[in-house]
Amino acid sequence: MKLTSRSEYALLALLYLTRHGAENLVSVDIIAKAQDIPPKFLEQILLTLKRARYLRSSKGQRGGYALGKSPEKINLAEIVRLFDGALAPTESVSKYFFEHTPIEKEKSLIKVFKEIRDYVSKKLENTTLADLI
Amino acid sequence: MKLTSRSEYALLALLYLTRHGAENLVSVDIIAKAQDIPPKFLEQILLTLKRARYLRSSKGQRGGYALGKSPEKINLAEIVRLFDGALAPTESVSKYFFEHTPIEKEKSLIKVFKEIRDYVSKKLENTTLADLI
DNA sequence: TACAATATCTATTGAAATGATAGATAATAG
DNA sequence: CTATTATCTATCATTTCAATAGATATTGTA
Repeated sequence: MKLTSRSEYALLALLYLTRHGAENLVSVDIIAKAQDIPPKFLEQILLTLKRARYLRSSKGQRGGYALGKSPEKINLAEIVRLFDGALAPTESVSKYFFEHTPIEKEKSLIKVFKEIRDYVSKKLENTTLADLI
Repeated sequence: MKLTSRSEYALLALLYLTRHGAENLVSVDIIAKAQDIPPKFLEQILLTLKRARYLRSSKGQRGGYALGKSPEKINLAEIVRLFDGALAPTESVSKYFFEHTPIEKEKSLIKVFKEIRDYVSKKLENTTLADLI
């Protein structure tokens, strides 16, 4: 699991919106400036988060984005998976994103990487936005 | 940390050579066939491993590659770092490959990712080739 | 009603990483 | 001498990644 900028920006935006409360709509540009994110890039990211129901939004004047569910119900694993796919170090040990990879037949290696996958998954699944503010 | 093919192939080759003993030189083509790796690609990988002293080699007839040190002294972290860089999920929490990344200022996030880095590093540092055969 | 402010959507770009191949040279065993 | 092997450098094709561009749709408010 190596975070892309997309994932990092998504987490930053979510933290910002968590701090600003679920009622207050905040525009892309405000978030972009506050967290130093390229605004058009952030736009795409927020749209993805909105489509996945982590955010709600409203157009027009006084429009913007806000959390779509309570911060206790949004964990880091979901967000990272949404943008970057598997949390596992190799997809042959991934639950949600399984694919064949060269080391597949080496059972002893697989075991090590599964333990890493399990640790990372649990860690990120058990950490919510609410834990971070 | 997401393993590339390079890393996976390197680990496969090392395991193969571990099983074949430090005395026996094995040619690239033999290893490539045994582990199903594109031979010219494997060639590059073995050369990198040799330059980093994990392998020794000899040219000419009956030449080939063998482990350059005992399998207890080669751990997985070294190999993955050699080919893929940081084990940490983001370089702003990497010890050996530090770089600035967007989430840097969010202390609570940094803490989570450092814990992941520590787990992964320790796990891979404490697993040697000898543990895997 | 008009306009300004906002989200929405799709396409495109440029750069870097990745996976792999090509082809030449050097050394060694038999 | 010759076949076999490692060594080295360059190149290629594809994909991923980060970011930008430009158009449309919706909404509040003056």
